[in-house]
Formats: sequence, structure tokens, C-alpha cells
Amino acid sequence: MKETTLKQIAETLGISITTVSKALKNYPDVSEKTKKSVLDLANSLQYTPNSFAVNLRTKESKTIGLIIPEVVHHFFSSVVNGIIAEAEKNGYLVIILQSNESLELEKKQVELLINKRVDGIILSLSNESNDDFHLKEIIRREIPLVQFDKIAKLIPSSKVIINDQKAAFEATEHLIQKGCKKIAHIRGPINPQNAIDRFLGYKKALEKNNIPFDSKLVYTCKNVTFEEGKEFAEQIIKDHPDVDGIFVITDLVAVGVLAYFNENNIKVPQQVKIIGFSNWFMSQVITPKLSTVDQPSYEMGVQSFSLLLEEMNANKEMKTFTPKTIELTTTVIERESSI
Amino acid sequence: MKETTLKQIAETLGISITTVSKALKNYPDVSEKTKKSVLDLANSLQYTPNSFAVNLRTKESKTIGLIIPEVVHHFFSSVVNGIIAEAEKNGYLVIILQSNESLELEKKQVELLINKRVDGIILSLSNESNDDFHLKEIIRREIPLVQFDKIAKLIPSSKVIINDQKAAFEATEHLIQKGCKKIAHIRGPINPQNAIDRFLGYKKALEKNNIPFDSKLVYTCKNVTFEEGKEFAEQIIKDHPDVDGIFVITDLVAVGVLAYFNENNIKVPQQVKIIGFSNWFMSQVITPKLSTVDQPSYEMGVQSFSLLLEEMNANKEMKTFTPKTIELTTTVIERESSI
DNA sequence: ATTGTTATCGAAAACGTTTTCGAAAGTACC
DNA sequence: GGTACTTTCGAAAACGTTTTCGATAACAAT
Repeated sequence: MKETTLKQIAETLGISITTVSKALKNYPDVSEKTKKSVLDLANSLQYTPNSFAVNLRTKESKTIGLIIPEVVHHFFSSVVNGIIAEAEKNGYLVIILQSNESLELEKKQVELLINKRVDGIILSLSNESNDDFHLKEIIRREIPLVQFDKIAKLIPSSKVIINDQKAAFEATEHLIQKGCKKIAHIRGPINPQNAIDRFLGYKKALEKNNIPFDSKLVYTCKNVTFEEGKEFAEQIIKDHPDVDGIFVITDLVAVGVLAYFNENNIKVPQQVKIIGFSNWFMSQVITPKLSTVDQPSYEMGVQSFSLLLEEMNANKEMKTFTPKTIELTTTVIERESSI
Repeated sequence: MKETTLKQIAETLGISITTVSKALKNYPDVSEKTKKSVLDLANSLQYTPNSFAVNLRTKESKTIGLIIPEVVHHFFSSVVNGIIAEAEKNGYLVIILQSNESLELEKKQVELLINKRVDGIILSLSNESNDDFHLKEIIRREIPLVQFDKIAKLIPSSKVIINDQKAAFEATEHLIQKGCKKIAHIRGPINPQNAIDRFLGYKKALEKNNIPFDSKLVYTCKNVTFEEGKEFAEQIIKDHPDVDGIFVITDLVAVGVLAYFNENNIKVPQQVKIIGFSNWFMSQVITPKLSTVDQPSYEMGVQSFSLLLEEMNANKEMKTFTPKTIELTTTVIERESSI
């Protein structure tokens, strides 16, 4: 069971490889008659061009690489969904890699993708990433790059983000409007830009509404898990029994907070109001339903690929491409946990 | 900024391409001295072999294809997690595609992967798939194939599955042991083998416990969504107010059922006991916590890749490979919804 | 008959690697 | 000095495609 090649078709038809190739690609300088005979034979032999050879010759693989911190994660899997949908529409395939929130792995994977010679890379930084040597290497090699969500601000690549500061500001102000006077914040790890920005948004909202900022009310996640949510909920209530509102970095952690409060008979939203972030599916089926900030994850994937495609096409035509930043809009979703 | 090639290294060192290639691959017939000079220069030039050329020459790409119905899905994303982890460990990259539960898309994607000449394919059928011409084509081309979860029984490929019938039997019997006398079943779509098997397990458990089977108590999902769960819950209570147990095809739908019951003040587990399937993360944070059947999804991914690797290696060594089937064990997890 | 044009084809180079096979030079032994 | 062996190297083919650049023939126009 050998694969059929141009050579085989050429030989059985008694013509040259060149003509066969041209016929299949509908070049104008091959007669209708030979075109037809080539096409017919190619079909009956189920010819498909050897992509390895095509890659070598054309210097592109129509494949892009995608590095995300975690696959099993509602937000990221939604982004993946958007990316592979848009990629497939444009004839690209997607190689997916998972950094497991480890900088070291992330670096190794960037190297893997560079060695594979993917046509472009889309990536969201791990929480550990406080170093961008590997990203600079991508730029240096002139490989098209798009960052989304967790980005390195200073790397000159295209970016697809939300305005985390504004979104956090609105979430916090939502709690204030609902009457909260003492609002805690469970923030994300120290490195990621979006955890920093959300913290800043929280702080700004307090300031604007004349609520004194108290750094003791800020709790920092390490692993951003359900369990951490439960632990921080316990601590918050112990440390500050009069807290009446919590803005949580992401829904998963917020659900942990809710779980602890449910188990310990602390009434949400009567005693404490809670708002999460990201609008996980889960947040609308839990009791009480969790207020949150909707983040257009699928759209984020689509836009990321679009920007990457633009850059890949520009590169092919030898045009210079200046990185773009797309900022998607978020909306506060009010549900039972903050009524 | 050109890529460095063997040729460049050879020329600057005044030796042949052959020797450079051999030096880099540590062939024994090249002297330590030249080996060192080649290695040094290669490092300083950051040489990485052109994978396109390597692919063409070696006829393999160290890349596999993966087709799943949906990425945004706890079970499938866990499997993906296992697959890419195990693949990376063995030097393989994974191209991921999503059939969106559509047979037509699934076929197109198989074709894409064949044309890409991936070294192997792992796939789980869409709910629509009642045809296996595309799988036969994979076999005909002698491309290593592993099916998992939703499989085509008759295709002679390796398979990684659970014993759906047994698992469903145990789930149903769990409800019976808890005292349920009239048990409904919300089953999956008509095509997938595992929906059929789970239905059969349900039926068997009833028979063994002398509970008459009533086809009116079986409701068939089309889209397997949260909303469908709510709708069926309403219908079940209307049609059969005395139902005291429901075995649901999967947790997502079961959560819909719980949501409807919560909203309409139907007590779970007092009035109706519920058990789901798959052990989504969500099921342990919802109220009441959902009993379910744990399905080792990550392990399923790991085993799927391992089997694929075995077959790919056998092919390389021209050995014949007879497909294997791995059956993973499931366990009933008792939570609040069926106490 | 000469020139110009068009239509159709193919030779050959190139992409960068891997591997086979033989050549050359050096060493060892009788 | 001849034979045998080892060490080290490189020429060349091959993988299958794409594309450039002529070549040839046919035909029309002068």
C-alpha cells in the first residue's frame, strides 16, 4: 500500500511530473485534455499531495501552536474552541500544549513549537511567568505571535485582552452599589498582569467611593483552586467578621467561597455578597447563583487567531506588520449572590 | 535572519554536510575533534534541524491527530489533558480538532488529518455518527488508530473504554438499594454505543431486582445539555409523579434536573434520588451534591496514547500489531442526591 | 520566407535532511 | 613490502513537491 505520488501519475500517463503538478493546481499552461486525464487518474488513485514535501518546498506547514496554562478549565477550553474553529475555517491546524502553570514547561514548549516550525504561536502565560526570554526568542525568529489574557505587556506582539482594571472596577462598584461597606478581595497570584490589574481596579473602586483601602482585606491565591476559595472564606470570616462583600479573582475560587459559606450557614447575599469573574457555566447552576463578570472567551479565541492570520499573511507578502491590541468588552452579570 | 542549515555549518567548517549531520547525531564514524567543532558551531548558531526536511526524509512527523466532539466539556478536556501529557513525554505533539457532534465535520477532519500525514489518530465519535466509512479509510491507509469512549465496535482498531453497561447497572442498582421503586432513565442519543450500553445496564438492573421495565420511563436526549435536563425533569414529574429515582446519562444533564427540582421545591433526595455519570467537577459543588459514576478520564487519555504509541512503534519495525482493548474501571460515588 | 505570437510541455534546480557505500589514509602484523 | 584492518570522511541518492526558464511546435501576419 504505497502512497501515490506525482511521479507515479506522470509515468502511467507518459508525461512529466511538472505537467502533472501544474494540472492539479490548474495552471493555465496545460491543455484541457491533459488536465482532465491527470485529474481523473489522480482521483481514482486517491492522490493527496505529500504534505511533508509541500512544507519543505513552501516553507510553511499551515499549522500553528497554542500554549495555555490548563486545558481542563472553562475559560481556556472556550478560547481553544474559538481558536480551532477559526483556524480550521482558514485552513490551519492547531497544535495544543499545556504549561500546567509552569514557566519551565512553558519555555520548553515554546522551543518545541519553534523546532516544529509552526507558522505562528498563540499563547497565554502561566502564573509563574515573570520572565520573557522565551517570548523574545519568538520575536527574534520573526515567528508571528499573539498573546491573550495573561500577557507580557512589554513584548511587542499582538494581544487580545479585556480591560481587567475596568472590569474589576465595575465588579467592585457593583458590590458597593448593593450596599457593601467592607469589601474583601481574593486576588490572583502575584505575577500575572491581569491579577495585578484586577487588584488595581478593586482598589480604585474603593477610593472613588471613599471606602478606605485595607491591605489586610486582600488575600492572594497561589493555585487558584476551589479549595483555596474555601480556605480564604474561612480566614476572611475569622479575621474580619464584619466583611459584607467579596470580589473574587475567578469563579472557581468564588464557588469555593460559596461552598464554605453554605456549609457554615453564612447567608449569601444577606450577610456577605459575592461576585466572581469569568462567567463559568458552573456559576449559573450553583446555589445561590453566582454574580460574575462575563468575559467573551470564545470571541477571544477567534480574535486571537484572526490577528495571527493577519501577521502570517503580512509576513508572506513581505509586508511589515505592526502588532495590534484588541480589547474585548466585559459585562457584570448580577445573580443571586449579590442581590 | 536566515535559518542555519547543515550546509552552512559544513561550509564554514570546510567539511561535508554528511559529516556535520553525523556529528550532530553522534555517529561513531566521526572523530571526537570534528564532533566537538561541529557541536560548538551548531550551538553558537542555534542550529535546529529543519523539521520539514526531517519529516520528508523519515516519513514521520512525530505528530498525532485528535478528534473529539467538544473541547468545552469536562470529560473530554480531561482526556485531552491525559493525551497531550503522555504524548509530550514521548516526543509527540497533538493536533486537536473538534467535530461539534457532527458526522460531516468528523469526516472532513479525518480527511484533514490523513492529508497532514499525522503518525496516528485518536478519536471519539460524534453523537451523529452512524457510519464508519471514514474510519475504514484510516484503517485502509494503515494509519494507527485508537478509539475511546464513543467507539465504533466493528472497526478493528485499539479501543479504550469503560464497561458502560456494568457501570450503568451499578448506578441503577445503587438507586434500588437506596429504596427506589420507580426509576426513570434519561438516556443519551440513539447512536452512541455508550448511550445504548448504559441504557442496557439500567434495564438489566431493573430486571435483576424484579422491577418491571417501562419504556415510558426512558427519556432520550438529543443535545445532552443542561436545558434538556430541566425539560425532562419537568416532563418526568408531570408524566409520573411517583417516580422516586432517576439515572441520568451524564452529570451536565443531571445538574439540569437538580436545577428544576430545586426551583420547584421537589426534594432531592427525599422525594426523588438522582445519580449522574462522569463525575464532573461541578457535581461536587452543587446543592445537593450529585451522586455519580466516576470515569477515569485523564487515565483514558494516557492509555489511549500509550496504545497508539505501541501501534506506531510496531509499524515502524514492520511488525504486525493486533488491536487491543483496554477497559478502565468505574466507581459509583455516593453523594447527597441519593442518600 | 521571415518574424512574431500563442499554446503546451519538460528539464532541472531547489527545499534540507538522512543514509548507504565506497574511498582514503593510517596502523598493525607477518 | 605486502596484507589486513581500523578510522575518518564525503559523494551521491533519495524523500516529493513547486517553480523558473526555456524549448518546441503550430499558426498567423507580413
